Amino acid sequence: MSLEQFGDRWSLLIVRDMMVRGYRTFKEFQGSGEGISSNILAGRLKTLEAAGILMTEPNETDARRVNYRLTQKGIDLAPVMLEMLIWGAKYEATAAPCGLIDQMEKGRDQVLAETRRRWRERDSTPLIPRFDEIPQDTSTRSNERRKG
Amino acid sequence: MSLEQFGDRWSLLIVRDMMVRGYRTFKEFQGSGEGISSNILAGRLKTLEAAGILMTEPNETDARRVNYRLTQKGIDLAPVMLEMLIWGAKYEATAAPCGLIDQMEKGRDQVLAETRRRWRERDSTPLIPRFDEIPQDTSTRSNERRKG
DNA sequence: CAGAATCACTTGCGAAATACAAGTGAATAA
DNA sequence: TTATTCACTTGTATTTCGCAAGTGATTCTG
Repeated sequence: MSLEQFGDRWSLLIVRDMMVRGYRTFKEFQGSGEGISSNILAGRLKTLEAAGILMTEPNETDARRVNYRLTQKGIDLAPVMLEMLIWGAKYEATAAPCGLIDQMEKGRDQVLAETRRRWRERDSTPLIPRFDEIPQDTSTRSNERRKG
Repeated sequence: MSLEQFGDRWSLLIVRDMMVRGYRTFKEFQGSGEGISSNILAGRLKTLEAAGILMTEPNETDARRVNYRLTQKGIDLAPVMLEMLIWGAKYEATAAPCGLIDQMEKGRDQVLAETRRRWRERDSTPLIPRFDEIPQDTSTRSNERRKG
């Protein structure tokens, strides 16, 4: 069943990075900071492709590159990811920036619509730039609570 | 971050079984049909407890038994689980029974409220009895679609 | 009350998955 | 034309996993 699909350390992370950070190439995943080794990454990308969650397409301007892209099945994981990000922001120390998480909880459907729009239009500007602590507009942050 | 917490084959499954199938004891997890070995199960339960997602309490009537119970942090994973079940029902062959999934998509908040109510009141009657195909009221089933 | 069964684990060990380092071949940049 | 980039492979050591069996405490059975 669906949970078994993601029963490894990297698959969910890859999907998340594609969805909210706009990653498309092998190299971007590698440099993602979480430190996945290249052989494992290659394997996971293959598995996820076989599962119909992502697909590859050649890069038009550079023949060395391969562009990875979520399928419909893949982008349909957006609600799952969103809820995970919200949960993570509530309970884990270094999660996504606070302002955006607040926005997610309030305007769930709107954030989802925006995520889907980006996917449709191949807009790969990240929804969330980084997941570590980010200095931003401090007036709107409300993430100092821990353990709900 | 939060995704790393669930970067293994069993943790999410354990949380799901506690949440929607009402499992509480070691033995129930073992007999769950998915076939987790007892040493791995013991390890995962310990890890999840250390992460504050579940807790143990002694069984009042039988001193051999230990009751596992989700914490607030654990039950807050309900929205994630719900979205996963919905996604799984849409794309995977043998997911939860169809009628309930339909209900989930339509009455998301209501299903969540019921899940939380059960947790609060220690009502461990399963929300979803089994995850394999279940013969039920065929007039309401709408799960013949695949790939959205 | 003695022996069998149940429960929640633990231990040992072979098999599989994983991480790390290095390398490969094609394409592009300098 | 040489160096570099990119998307991977290939080896190998380490870690994790799965299976079978065992342990100690508790409870059921005759």
